Amino acid sequence: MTTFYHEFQKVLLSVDCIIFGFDENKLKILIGKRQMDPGRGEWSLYGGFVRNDESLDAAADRTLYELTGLRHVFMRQVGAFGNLDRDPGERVVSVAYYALINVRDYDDRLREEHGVEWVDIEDVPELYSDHNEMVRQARKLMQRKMKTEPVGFKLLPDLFTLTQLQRLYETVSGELLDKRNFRKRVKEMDFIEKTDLIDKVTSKRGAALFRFNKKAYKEDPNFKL
Amino acid sequence: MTTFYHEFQKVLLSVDCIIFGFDENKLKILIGKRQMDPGRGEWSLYGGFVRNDESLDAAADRTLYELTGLRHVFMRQVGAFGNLDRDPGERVVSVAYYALINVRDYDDRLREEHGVEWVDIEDVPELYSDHNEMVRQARKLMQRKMKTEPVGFKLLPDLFTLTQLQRLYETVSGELLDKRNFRKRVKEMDFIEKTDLIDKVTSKRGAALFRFNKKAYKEDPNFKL
DNA sequence: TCAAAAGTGTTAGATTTACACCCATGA
DNA sequence: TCATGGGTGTAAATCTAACACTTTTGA
Repeated sequence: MTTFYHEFQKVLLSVDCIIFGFDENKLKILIGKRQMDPGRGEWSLYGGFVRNDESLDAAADRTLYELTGLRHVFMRQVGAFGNLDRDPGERVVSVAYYALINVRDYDDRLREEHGVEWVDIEDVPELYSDHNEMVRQARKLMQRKMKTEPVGFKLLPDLFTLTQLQRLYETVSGELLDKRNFRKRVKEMDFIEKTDLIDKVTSKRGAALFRFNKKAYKEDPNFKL
Repeated sequence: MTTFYHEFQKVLLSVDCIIFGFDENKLKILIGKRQMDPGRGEWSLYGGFVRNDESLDAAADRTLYELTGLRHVFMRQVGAFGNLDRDPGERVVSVAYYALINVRDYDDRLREEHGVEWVDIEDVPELYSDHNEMVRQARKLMQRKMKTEPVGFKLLPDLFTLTQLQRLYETVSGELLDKRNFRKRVKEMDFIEKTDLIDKVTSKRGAALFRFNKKAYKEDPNFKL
């Protein structure tokens, strides 16, 4: 292969994943103690280096798969982080991605094997390098995305109650929502379908279970929550 | 310096700039014919390689400075572009940045020396590699930013008329605005100050010139257009 | 029987949109 | 004198936000 840019310097490229989950009415992310130098033992996002035979998106997918065993997960790029001093080892530029998963899809045994934990986004400790900044930006992007596109369902089981959905939106946006107004808006979105199944776990009376109909959404994408 | 990550592959990193200007009621960007192989002669964004002694942001600033001689320009990262086939030469990952400048600040002679031209965003030709996609994303981010933060002024002279401002917002958003409603909203933003200067160039009657007061904005940042 | 969550409509207030005419001036 | 762009207020319509009680059932 011809080399065109031989006079220019190359850098190490990594990806770091901000993996969001929703559990116990809390928005959480996965972090673990760093298992390599430099920074061994510090809290950190899960990441990996980009190979020369994969795109950035593919590197992010692979990294997430290594950690969770999950494929076809909703992921979006947060951005590239390239301050000179960001890695105490040598220069590494990192591209952050956020992912939305249903915590139930991530096997707890596998999680423990990788030494990562779900921590409340409100209680994230000081992280390695610039990872706190990555989390901040990821959270902001994710908040904005959730307002305008129906991606919140990726954080919930396939079947969910309206109260679960409301709690999710309240937690992510950080403000309490009016139950009646919330349900009114849900009712206007035909792609949030009521099933005839009843959830009897979280309430005595039982609550109707709903599901997100992706196909119906594509036909009439008028999301607003 | 200790090398920690010796076993991992490095990649070439570049930055590409989407430089927006507003002139003749058109939103424009700077593009030029590529002057190096591969892709010599194709229309392209202006870019450069990231050095090992500068951050990504610094590389973007430097690249913009090389082209325009301007410093302290409003720039924001668009994102990292890392498809395997994006550069026909060898693998290059590029981080795109968009910038907002006042076209009058860019000396036309200097512009010609660099062989770049202002082209209407609506008439951008096919560009080298994935540059059209970068432009698309940059435009979207810039549109969103302009709705919620007072960055549009960076595309205008220090003194501007309300009609100029309205045309700018119409062009960027792609929809016509009602003159009275527009002015009503401007009036509510105290940081858009009326001066006692009159522009007699664009109208016979003369139009009041306004300026953006950054300090006043910081004290009461209630921007909405 | 009572605690706990599910479910359901209406109204006031705020925001947004639509709309038309007179003014000043240079050509 | 007339063509051009500058400048101004009101009212209808839409959207948003506030609000309280009844139902079901497991413990």
